[in-house]
Amino acid sequence: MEVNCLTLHDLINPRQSRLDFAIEDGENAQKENIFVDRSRMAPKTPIKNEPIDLSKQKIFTPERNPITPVKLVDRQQAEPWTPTANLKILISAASPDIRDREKKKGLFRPIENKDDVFTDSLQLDVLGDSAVDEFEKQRPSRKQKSLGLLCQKFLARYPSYPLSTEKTTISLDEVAVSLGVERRRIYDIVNVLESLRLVSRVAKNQYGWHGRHSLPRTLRDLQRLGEEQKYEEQMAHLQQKELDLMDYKFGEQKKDGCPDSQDHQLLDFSEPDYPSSSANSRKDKSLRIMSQKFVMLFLVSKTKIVTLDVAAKILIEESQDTPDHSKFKTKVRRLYDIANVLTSLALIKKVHVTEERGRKPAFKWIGPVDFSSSDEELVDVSASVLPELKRETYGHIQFCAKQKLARHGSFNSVQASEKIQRKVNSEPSSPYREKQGPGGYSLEIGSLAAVYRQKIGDKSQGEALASQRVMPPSSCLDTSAPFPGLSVDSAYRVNPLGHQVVSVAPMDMQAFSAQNGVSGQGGLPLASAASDAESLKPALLAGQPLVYVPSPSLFMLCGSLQEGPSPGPGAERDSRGPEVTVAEQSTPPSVQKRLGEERKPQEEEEPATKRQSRDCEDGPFSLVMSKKPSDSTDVAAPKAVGNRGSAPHEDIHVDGQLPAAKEVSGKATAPCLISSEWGNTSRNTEIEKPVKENESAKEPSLLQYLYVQSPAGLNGFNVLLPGTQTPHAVGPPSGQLPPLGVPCMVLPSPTLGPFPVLYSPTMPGPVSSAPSALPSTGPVNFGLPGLGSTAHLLIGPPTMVNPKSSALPSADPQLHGPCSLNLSPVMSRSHSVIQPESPVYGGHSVSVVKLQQSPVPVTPKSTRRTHRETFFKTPGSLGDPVLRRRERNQSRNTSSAQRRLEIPSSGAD
DNA sequence: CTCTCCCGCCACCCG
DNA sequence: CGGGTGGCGGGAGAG
Repeated sequence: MEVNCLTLHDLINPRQSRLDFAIEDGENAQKENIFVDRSRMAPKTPIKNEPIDLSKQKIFTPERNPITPVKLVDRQQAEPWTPTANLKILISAASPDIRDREKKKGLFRPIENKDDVFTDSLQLDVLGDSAVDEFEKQRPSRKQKSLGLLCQKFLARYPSYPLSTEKTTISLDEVAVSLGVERRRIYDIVNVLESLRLVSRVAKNQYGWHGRHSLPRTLRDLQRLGEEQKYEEQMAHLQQKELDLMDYKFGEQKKDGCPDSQDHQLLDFSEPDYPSSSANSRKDKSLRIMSQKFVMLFLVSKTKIVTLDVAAKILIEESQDTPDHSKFKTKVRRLYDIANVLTSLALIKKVHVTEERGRKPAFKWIGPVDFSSSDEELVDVSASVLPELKRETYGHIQFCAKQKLARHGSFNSVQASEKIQRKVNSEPSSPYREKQGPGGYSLEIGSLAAVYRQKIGDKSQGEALASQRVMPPSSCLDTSAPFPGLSVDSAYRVNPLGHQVVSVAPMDMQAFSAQNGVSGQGGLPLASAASDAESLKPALLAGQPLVYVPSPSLFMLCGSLQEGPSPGPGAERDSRGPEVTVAEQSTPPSVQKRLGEERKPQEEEEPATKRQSRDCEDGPFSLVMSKKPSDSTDVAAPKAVGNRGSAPHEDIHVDGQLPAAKEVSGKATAPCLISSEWGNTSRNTEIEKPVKENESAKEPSLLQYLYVQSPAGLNGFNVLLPGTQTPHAVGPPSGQLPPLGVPCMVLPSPTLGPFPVLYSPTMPGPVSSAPSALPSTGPVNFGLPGLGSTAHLLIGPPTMVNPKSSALPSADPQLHGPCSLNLSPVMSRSHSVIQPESPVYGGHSVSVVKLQQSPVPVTPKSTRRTHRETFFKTPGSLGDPVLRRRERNQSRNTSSAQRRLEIPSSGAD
């Protein structure tokens, strides 16, 4: 039957040779999630291109019809409109608001997009083939169906930090339906989440959502296990071997300590709340185990970069499988699956390590590194911690301040933002995933724990903040001084939003400027445009570089930055650059050496200073934070900082220092952070342009957010800084954003994970005005209290993608709109703002926001989970895929349509 | 070509 | 036995 159907389809739609039920496919829905514009997105549905599973098609039930509509276009007869379709239409009609938003924002709304798309598709159908064709053109790519995207959608449904009181139960069937995917895919996601204890199985088909509260603890545990297993050593060995030999030899590598059986070592997934079904039944959950092991590798890695081949080899060894190539391939596939989920969680980002053999796919840990504080929730920013931060290698800034930010950043928001950006960035064609250059993550600046800022030349602030200052590259400081005023604590944990601003010593600033200039920018004016007046202002002060210590989310950003350094000068940075950096970090000594060699030439060319900046990836700053993720105890102690675990992912720049990095085998590594591309060229022109383009209108004073775009070369790292608290600013997607031209650097500390630094070298004049107000005294909170105060950083896709700047620019524009939207309102709390996609975020952000302002920690509540869910559930998505098995069960899902209706309301608000 | 990784067959396992 | 799980790897999209 199916076959026949296919045939028919094909006939009907030549282009879709495969069948397109795609529309129906949940996957499409995923695609939808992607930022692609609706217009673009629309295609998804109809187009479908993918081979859809016949099975799915079979499955089609009325519920899925949503999809059908698309087909309708093609071959309506095949699937008559279903009530669902009609419903969708009605809904859409009913909720113009939503549409508008979407249109405006476009970006948000993953699932909804589907609907929209769907609707559109329907309309299109009506319209005619031409429309369809367009869709096809736009049709979502495979990437849109990616597990990572799906995972984001999944995560969007639940609050990152649910209230303890709230228990969220996840119905796999329901989720599968709502996300429009087969349940099998949900298993993949859930298994990974379970490995991190974000969820636990409650019963058949039922999982309990725990959120990220315990993530720090889990990570800490994993880190400990990893250490026990001596993964670090194993990795080092493997890396070297690889260098030597391509093929894998397993066996030898294992080291002493690590016996293969790591399975045992794995954490227990079960959770208190939900009695886990104890799942360990079966095979074990290899995916779960693999996931934990994979995470362990990052946690024990100094560089925080793990290449897939190394990870696969280690896993194979442990499993004692015969190291055949097929095994290896399979492991790698699984690792990708895991990596996609982890990426969605903002724990890792993709990077490439350049080795002799060539580039190797790898992932860099961008999640929290410091688990010293054992638990999740509280973030303690003890002053003591701060000292830890140290600069390392190249001159990078040292952070004196440290805090344990929360390990919990507002990931959701991050995720959401990521989605958004992706959407924005991603064009149908462009890969939105991590790879995509343009795509980026958006982070909430709010998460930043502290901001350091300094005016160039102006010491006053520096003095004030003396304790906390950023050191110039060469110098290292340890500031033990806690942020003045900062009481991060619990609030942070809950919401990373609380930001503190620290002024940077003038000297430092100068250094920066120098660097920047050196870096190639020709000199960036370091001025940062920030609106001082507002909470944010501080950060934005013009002329002052700002350093933020962000929360985990920031980390993510940072990570991304690192990754994708854009070419300084031009947009183009060769791909190599970034890679190199990574390589340095991650790669074994030998490799690093090579890298170093490679760079040498560059170095020669560039002045030392320049180099540094470059090294940093062009980032004006490089931060070095060393932190070790050692045991909790260690954590407490500030000192150890740099050593152990911390690896400067960003070492990249450091040419000379690379050697240190080598240490891979050894524990100590010199971490360097690099900023990415921003540094040089990017900053001005590139970055600004995009912004300007979109938001030429930006109002300096008014600007609430500083929007920094990554240079073309970058992966599209964009930073939004909320200059002002005004919520509205956030809200308006497009124009409002005051994407200042201000370039912001976000520096994550590899080791510290928690302390990414955000730096904005220069600010546009206008912008600056507003911001100026920062109280020099101390840390300032960026975020506004509830609103959009939170700044968002948009980071390009994790992967390095591109050298080509071109993409970025284009992306930017889109981003702006969406970003703005997402940023403020969504995140903040204003739920209303949030779109379907954002809903989740909204929840988080909300909490976060609160935190910022009020000392009281805000708990992220899932204020709206329910709603969210509804949001996400799109009827359309339902359709497809799922079904097979589920058909039976699934009747429940149908309700989604109604839910959708709700969505608008919520969103609208 | 390589890198990704979607997709879904089909084996486990549990009730 | 049926159904939930999820290992596994073919094969194709993307670069």
